[in-house]
Amino acid sequence: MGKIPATEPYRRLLKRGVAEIIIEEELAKLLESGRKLRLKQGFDPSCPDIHLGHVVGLRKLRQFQELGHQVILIVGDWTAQIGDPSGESQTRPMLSPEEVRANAETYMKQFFKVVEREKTRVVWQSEWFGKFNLGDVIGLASKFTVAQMLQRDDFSKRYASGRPIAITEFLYPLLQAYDSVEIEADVEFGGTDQKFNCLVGRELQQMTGQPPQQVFLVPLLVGTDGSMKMSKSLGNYIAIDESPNEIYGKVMSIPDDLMMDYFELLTDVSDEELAEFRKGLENDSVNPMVLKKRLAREIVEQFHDPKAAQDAEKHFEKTVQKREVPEGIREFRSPFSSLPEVLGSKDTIFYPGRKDMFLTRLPFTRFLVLIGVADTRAEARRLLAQGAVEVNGEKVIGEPGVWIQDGSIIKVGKRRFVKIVDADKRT
RNA sequence: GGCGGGGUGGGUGAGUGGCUAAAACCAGCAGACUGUAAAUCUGCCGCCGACAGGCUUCGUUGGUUCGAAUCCAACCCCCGCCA
Repeated sequence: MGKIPATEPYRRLLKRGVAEIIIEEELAKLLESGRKLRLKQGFDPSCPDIHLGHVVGLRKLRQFQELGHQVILIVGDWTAQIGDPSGESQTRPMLSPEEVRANAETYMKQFFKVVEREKTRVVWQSEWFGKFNLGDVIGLASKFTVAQMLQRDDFSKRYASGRPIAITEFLYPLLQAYDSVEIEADVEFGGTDQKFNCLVGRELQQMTGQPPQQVFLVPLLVGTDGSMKMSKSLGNYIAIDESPNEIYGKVMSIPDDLMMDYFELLTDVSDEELAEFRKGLENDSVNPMVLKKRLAREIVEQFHDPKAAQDAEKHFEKTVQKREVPEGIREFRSPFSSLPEVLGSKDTIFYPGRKDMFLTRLPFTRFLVLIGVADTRAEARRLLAQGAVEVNGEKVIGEPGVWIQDGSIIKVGKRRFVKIVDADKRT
């Protein structure tokens, strides 16, 4: 690996989609030194799903790898037990070793969709913390003061407003910092909310005579709601192991304002092109939807493939834009002969002379619940009242019900479809 | 150990005896519109019931009352402050 000139890949690496680098000049020097750098990335095995918010940082790791550097992925099987102090969330229950192992595997499967496996070493915290005894813990804790801990924004705010801070939460940054010492990290990656923890790593490394790691912070991605950071607990996330249709659809549902951020942080679309996009949006010469579709395709491609992206787009156009019945909809399969029993015999009437066609009267709401399109009858009633239910393209207003036959398609709202199949007929 | 604050519908959070199935906001769902599942507007948003209406809910359990999320008692849980 040779010198890295101050040219395109280098500029891109350090400028695009970066929130802060501590200390940028030193990182630049490290890159120029030609040494293979050890890139630290931690992962909390209590929550194995990777979403686009994580991907922002993982893409950076990938870019470093492409320049020849090595990623060291730390499975945080000890810190996981403390719980993430940045959230208000309750302390998590301890996971069994099997659960941790399973989560780690799930995580890595997703992780290596973005990061190169061959240039990654996976290590477990328990490799070193497993040998820790109380003395070691006290020794580690004694290196820092409460005042230092309170520098952390999250801690100081909580302290000031009288909200609780668990002592173990102070341990979290310390353990994370020790990880850096243990693996002799050159660069630690994280979102901006990781700044404090990463800085503690620098301090601890210096105390132990190591050169302090550089800290590479990426912006927090705003979630699909358009206001909060993307996170699983807020439910505004797009996970990378979701289906192409889901990813595509969710991307299309982000507010327009978010589009350019996503382009910048999650795709390789060139800066020049992005500039054009911005201009087009500003003077209204381009339809935002066209750009958003491009974005959705770019993102789906990364986790699936170009074909899947195209299919997802077609699916979107068909179901959302043209409001047609999509392919491969869910089926509700049941022998029609058993329906009177389930729905009430008085109100289930078969068409004269036919066994595969019936009319449901009053219990149509019950029918909607039965086929899984509503959770309760009250909800079904509401949907009906709001004109959200169609059978074979005809709106159902309520009573007196509609004829349903083998193959009928029930549509609820814009995107819930169920095909009714008579199991008596198709054996 | 002492003092104080608090536990309300998916979330935040009002509500201190009837007008409260319970404000408001968020999320969610639906409709309209559209350039998309964006934005905006409108409606819905405990359960059962065709309707009328009924039932269950405000940490738990008892009690006071014609009537309680609201008052009393005990208990459980959470938090802060002072020791």
